[in-house]
Amino acid sequence: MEPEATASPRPTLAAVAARAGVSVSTASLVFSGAGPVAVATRDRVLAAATALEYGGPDPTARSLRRGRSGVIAVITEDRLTDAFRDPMNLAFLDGVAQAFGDERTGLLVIPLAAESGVDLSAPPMDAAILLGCSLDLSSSVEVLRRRRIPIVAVEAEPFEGVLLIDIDNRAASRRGAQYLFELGHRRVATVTLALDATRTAGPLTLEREAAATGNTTRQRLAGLREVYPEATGWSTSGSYRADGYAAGVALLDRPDRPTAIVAQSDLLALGVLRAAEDLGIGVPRELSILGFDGVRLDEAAPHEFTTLAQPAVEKGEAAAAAVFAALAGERPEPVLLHSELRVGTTTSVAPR
Amino acid sequence: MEPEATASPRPTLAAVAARAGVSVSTASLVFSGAGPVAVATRDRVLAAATALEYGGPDPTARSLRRGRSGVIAVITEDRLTDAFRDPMNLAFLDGVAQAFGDERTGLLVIPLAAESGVDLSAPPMDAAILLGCSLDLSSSVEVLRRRRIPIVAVEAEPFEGVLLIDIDNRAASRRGAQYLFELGHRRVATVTLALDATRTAGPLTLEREAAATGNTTRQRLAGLREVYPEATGWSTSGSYRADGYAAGVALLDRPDRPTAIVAQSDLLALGVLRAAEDLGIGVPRELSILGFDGVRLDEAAPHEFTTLAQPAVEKGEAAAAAVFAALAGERPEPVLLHSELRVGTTTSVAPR
DNA sequence: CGTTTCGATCGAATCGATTCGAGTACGCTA
DNA sequence: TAGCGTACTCGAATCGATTCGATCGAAACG
Repeated sequence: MEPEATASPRPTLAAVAARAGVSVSTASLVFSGAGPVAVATRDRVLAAATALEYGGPDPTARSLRRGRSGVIAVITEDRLTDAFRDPMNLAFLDGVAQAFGDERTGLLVIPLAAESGVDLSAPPMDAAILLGCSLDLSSSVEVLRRRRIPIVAVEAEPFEGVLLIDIDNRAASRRGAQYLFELGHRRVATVTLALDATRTAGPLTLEREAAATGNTTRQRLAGLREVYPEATGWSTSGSYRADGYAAGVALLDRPDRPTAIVAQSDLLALGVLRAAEDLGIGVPRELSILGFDGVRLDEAAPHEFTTLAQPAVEKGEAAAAAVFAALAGERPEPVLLHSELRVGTTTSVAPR
Repeated sequence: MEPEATASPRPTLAAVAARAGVSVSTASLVFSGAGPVAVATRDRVLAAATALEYGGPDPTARSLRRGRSGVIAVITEDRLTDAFRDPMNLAFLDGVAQAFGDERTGLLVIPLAAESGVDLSAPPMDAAILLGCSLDLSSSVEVLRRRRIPIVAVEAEPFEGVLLIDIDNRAASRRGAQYLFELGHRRVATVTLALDATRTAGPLTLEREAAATGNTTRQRLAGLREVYPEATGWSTSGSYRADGYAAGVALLDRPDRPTAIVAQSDLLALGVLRAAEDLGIGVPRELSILGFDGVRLDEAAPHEFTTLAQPAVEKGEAAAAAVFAALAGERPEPVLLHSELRVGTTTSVAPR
């Protein structure tokens, strides 16, 4: 049996140091780069490391000593498929990853699906970013807070001890509604994102609206209500084209149909557009559609949605920046980003 | 100044034990659940923990002692936006997450973009899953191997020390091509995924094809070649509708256009379909389109692609199962999953 | 030539838990 | 009453590094 064939447990820094004939502390200096080490010594240590196939200092041990794991958690409320099907969330994540840049930081993705039984006290993390979390902020946050790690929440309700990265959802929604109003629309309906964790689709009632827990959904609804207090609506189970389609049919296939529909996402707007097409309703001549988010959907071609474009990547960068600031011991300020009304081809003056 | 207002560093198990008047080992037993503890003692410890706002044992310290971090890394070659825009990858991830189930395991997502300078030796992980990685397997794998952790690769080339979770890409592709052949098609072109990390789009030449490093791309191409050695083609920069559209135009807008196109993904197929529509080419009467993956794209309606459906979620589950087996000390076997030819409405007999 | 300074190296403490073997007290059986 | 098992608790070693302060020799300075 060859010596190389024996099951080799991970060699330790001590083993490398011994083989190189130096102390553990010196060997450590070679790998961490802190402190002066003679070139000859460094080479000997590295040679020993190569010989032993040493893979570098154990990340866990290093983390313990340094008090940093190099991991930032992104906590979503949905299953990954749902969370990442939304282009906004993906763009956000890329913003985060991009802001990490050279920092040696990993992204721990934790889907906090209801009843999934994940334990936020177990995984290693230096900070947490809550993405699209609404319902049980309190319990999750409590666990994280006890861990004494910085918590950043995106588009969530204000919560003590949680740094907010927010978008002007309400104001943007109002601006969009205002735009429709100025175009002469008086009969307006809305297609909302999920109202709560149950994600029940159906007509919007006062009770359901009042009981809504989804923060983004509520904010956008509130902005609309400032202009159209009486607007009817339909809530969906998620930001998908098919949900938008179903909502569109429900709202449009009736005599007293609205002249404009405010969809809470561009994907929903796309579904509404298709529903209108199938029902033979001309867009934007007979029906104006306002989207949300500012995803560029080439599937909508030849249309381009009038939409409220939000800086999703910046949102991610802001979140990452806040995390780093907090880890550096600073007290970062909450961030409020702004959406922009981008006028496309799906809105026009109201039909008489 | 209130005592609560003082900056409170994370309390340790020792602090809790001291306050409860027990030894550290006993306190540890309370939290880890191993070993018998008197009810009265347990309550005292928990009370002390609550009083100090102790958030449970430090994950890093626990990891060091236990030799497990509870983190599985998923390493992708692209930026996250690109990697997760592919529905197959998302489904895969969900399969992984689902297989984790109750195991207290987190998913560390590492985008290994070229030149991104991520260091695979730094982040904590118990095992690694390589997803859609092709080019520098060797260097990445070397780093991971030195860490003595199990490595699982999905749809990659065989590599020593790497457990393969594979799909019968080549055979499936051949089957699809065979199907087209039986329908009478003789002039066939293909739209491929990215050939290599440069992701250059353009006509498929012998040189480019020979130099291709993308494993999935190559396998699917090879299967096609077994039936249509002379097929022309166009390589894209990624699995997007727009790329498929561009390829479609390039291949179809010419007198000697093919009677069938094999797209290496359903999204590419969708682009080709749109291109055909815009060029006034009837599908499937004048042009048959074969997709790949088996994503159900309702945007294709009223069409449903003839496609090679692959079990993406199962792929994720298989990868997770392999990881757990390896961590349990077993020697898991490589897995080969099978695609299924699903006949839709985009293929028919070749035009005369 | 004595003293200071700096570079290189090392020993030992430390990070915060887990775990094993040992010790104690108590109740039960013979 | 001696012997023994059980239930509970504790001390100490350990996981694999980092880092502070001390040491030592050699070069630089006055």
